[in-house]
Amino acid sequence: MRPSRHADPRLHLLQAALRAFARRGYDGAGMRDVAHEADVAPSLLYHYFTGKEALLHAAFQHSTRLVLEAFLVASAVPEPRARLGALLQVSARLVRENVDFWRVSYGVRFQSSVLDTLTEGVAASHAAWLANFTTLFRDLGHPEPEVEARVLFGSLDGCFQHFVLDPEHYPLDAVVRRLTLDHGGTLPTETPA
Amino acid sequence: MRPSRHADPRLHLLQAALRAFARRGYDGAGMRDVAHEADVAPSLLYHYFTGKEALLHAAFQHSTRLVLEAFLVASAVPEPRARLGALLQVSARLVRENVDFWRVSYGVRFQSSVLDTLTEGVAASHAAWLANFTTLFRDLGHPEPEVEARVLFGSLDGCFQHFVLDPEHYPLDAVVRRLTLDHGGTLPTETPA
Amino acid sequence: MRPSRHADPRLHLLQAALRAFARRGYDGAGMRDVAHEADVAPSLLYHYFTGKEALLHAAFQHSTRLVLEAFLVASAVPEPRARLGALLQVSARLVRENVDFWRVSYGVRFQSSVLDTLTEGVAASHAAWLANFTTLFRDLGHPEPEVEARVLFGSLDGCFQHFVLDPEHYPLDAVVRRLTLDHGGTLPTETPA
Amino acid sequence: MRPSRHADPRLHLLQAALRAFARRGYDGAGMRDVAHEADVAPSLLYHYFTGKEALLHAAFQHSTRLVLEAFLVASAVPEPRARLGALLQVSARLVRENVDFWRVSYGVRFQSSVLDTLTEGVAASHAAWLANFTTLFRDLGHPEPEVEARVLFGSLDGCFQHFVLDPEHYPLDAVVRRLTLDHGGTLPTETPA
DNA sequence: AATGAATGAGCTTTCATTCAT
DNA sequence: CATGAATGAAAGCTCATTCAT
Repeated sequence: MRPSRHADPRLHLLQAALRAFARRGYDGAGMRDVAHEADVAPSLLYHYFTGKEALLHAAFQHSTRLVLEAFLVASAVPEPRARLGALLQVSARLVRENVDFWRVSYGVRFQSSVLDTLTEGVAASHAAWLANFTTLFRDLGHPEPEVEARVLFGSLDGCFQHFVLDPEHYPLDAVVRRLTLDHGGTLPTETPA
Repeated sequence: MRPSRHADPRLHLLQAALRAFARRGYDGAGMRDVAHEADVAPSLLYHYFTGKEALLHAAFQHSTRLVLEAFLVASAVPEPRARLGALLQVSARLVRENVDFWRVSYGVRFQSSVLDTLTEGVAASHAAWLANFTTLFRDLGHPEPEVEARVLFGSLDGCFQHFVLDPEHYPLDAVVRRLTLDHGGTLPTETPA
Repeated sequence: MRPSRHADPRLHLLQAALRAFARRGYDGAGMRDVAHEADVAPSLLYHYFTGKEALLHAAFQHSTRLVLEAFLVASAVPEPRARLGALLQVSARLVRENVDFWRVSYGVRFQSSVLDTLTEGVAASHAAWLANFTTLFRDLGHPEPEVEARVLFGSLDGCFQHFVLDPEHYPLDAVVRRLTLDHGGTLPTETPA
Repeated sequence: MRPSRHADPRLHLLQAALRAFARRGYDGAGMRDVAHEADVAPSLLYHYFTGKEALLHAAFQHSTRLVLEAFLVASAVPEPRARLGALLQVSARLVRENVDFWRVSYGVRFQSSVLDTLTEGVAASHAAWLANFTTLFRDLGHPEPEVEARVLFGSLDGCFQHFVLDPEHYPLDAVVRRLTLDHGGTLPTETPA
């Protein structure tokens, strides 16, 4: 009746790693912390992952996939104004549901030691956002679609970061609503439960 | 004619520390890196600072003072729309002139190990920005001055961060101009050289 | 057939620590010396002990227990003169069998940096000796039992110290015999093998 | 009117060193501590002494000379029983008046790192004591003069050490009186002021 | 006589990692 | 699958010491 301690041990470790990295930063958290967070011995981590960096990569890959999938849906909305609203709403949900991942993500941005290996993915993601928004603003007939895209991307990033720093008190919904309207989007109608 | 190796050794070390921390992150950069950056022996750092954390603190304090002084001027502009424009313009200049400090600042946000000791200053600074903007938007008769303040603060923070990540290519001026106008500010007239 | 390098690794390290501290003093001996003495890597010490001071504590605790147990037997002798003889004989045996511990103990007495944390145990031990002897001399009807106790305690301590400084040549048995008789004790009969 | 900070700067430093070494042990006290105790900059110490070890040597030499001079007087008493009394009385006075020196002396005994260079002096001193006492007990017709000498020397050393560990409370006079009588000496008559 | 700047060697300790079991 | 024993490298830091002034 106790075939193993966890249904999916690998996933369990990934989540623990995300929590540990979120709490103390990637450099600041040690394998010990991760192991402790997962309630296993440090050496077990090496059974599932090549090393610390591999752990980070795996955690990123896992979370990134979740994020991208959710985005594809929102990106598919045909009408530009509604699409903008949908994108922002989905983003907010993702951040709220993956605070740890977002924290790690933001923290790792400024540690080039590790970023080098992640650069591709992150840069690609950034570029995708920008391209997405640029297209959108061009569709809306905006005079400077690229600048506007940069502004919106930066704004989102900044506000999400502030949210992630204090999820309890930050008025994320109000802020996202405002951003949506400011940039010409339409608010998605409430999905009645 | 060479009374000491550097005119102000303490300042020299502080700047080196800022560079090193900016490049590899606070946790990622070792005292050795800092010392190497300053071209001195690591032990000399302990002649001027109690330890690594004290070094960070001192660097922060030094840079923070520079920043605050510059802000006081911009905050003094009486007319709200012009004040907003001035604040954003000054911010942009400060970021551009202190990229290292900003990088460290952003990187350290997510390393609670160290942030604990810095929290006071950072939190106070955040609060000051928010209060500043809130007042401003209230003066402008904005319906939700607090939300708008959060949005502007987040937007600035995010865009500055993007700039700091790639100072060579980021269109900082255009973005700041857009943000200024979007939030009801007026662009400061060019100071002719 | 070699389940681990040592049967009881912790004990092995404790003994090595005692040897190293005995040879160069607590401050003088580095963790490196201890590790070298135990023929392990320095980092292994931290697997078993929190740090250098904890190592000293553990070694003390281990040896102290051995000593106290042996004393309880001798203290139980009912007749005072025989008890005195037994106590001194046992003490001598303990010193001879734990020269390292005694050396460390004597050396550490004058390093208040470390003594602070050891004070309780040492002070208690001193007090116990004194109380023990005082009672004994009172039983023997000595006019100044407390002074006599101090004298005997000091004498023992001093002679043991001289022995420990040169175990090869010091006539410990003769000295202890003399001390026993001088203070009114009776020599224990030789235990025939 | 202020030709120099201290009448004899060298002596001032020696005393400071003795205090520092007495407080934290030779290994435990750093040149910084010594300098701080003397209220000078560490580098000044090197103006008067070659290094740390030289400082210890000089301090020892200085104190040793004081001690030896005092002993010569007591050793000159012709009658053996009175000589014993005089020696013990003088010893007690010396210990009381040079607690710091004695503490350092006792502490250094178990730090062979430094003892090597001091060995000669200390060993010679030990031998002198022993020879002194042996002669004395032979003069008194003692059956085992060498053992008795060892006992007395050890007793003195131990009791002095206990005194030095707690000068405030230790009944040094009573103990020395007892030791004098126990070993067949006569108490010196009080020197009326 | 006296100091502060500066250093190299070494200290205690932590970390990521390996391996036998 | 899971662990504890064990390690080499490097971290932050201290120390005795030198030197120009």
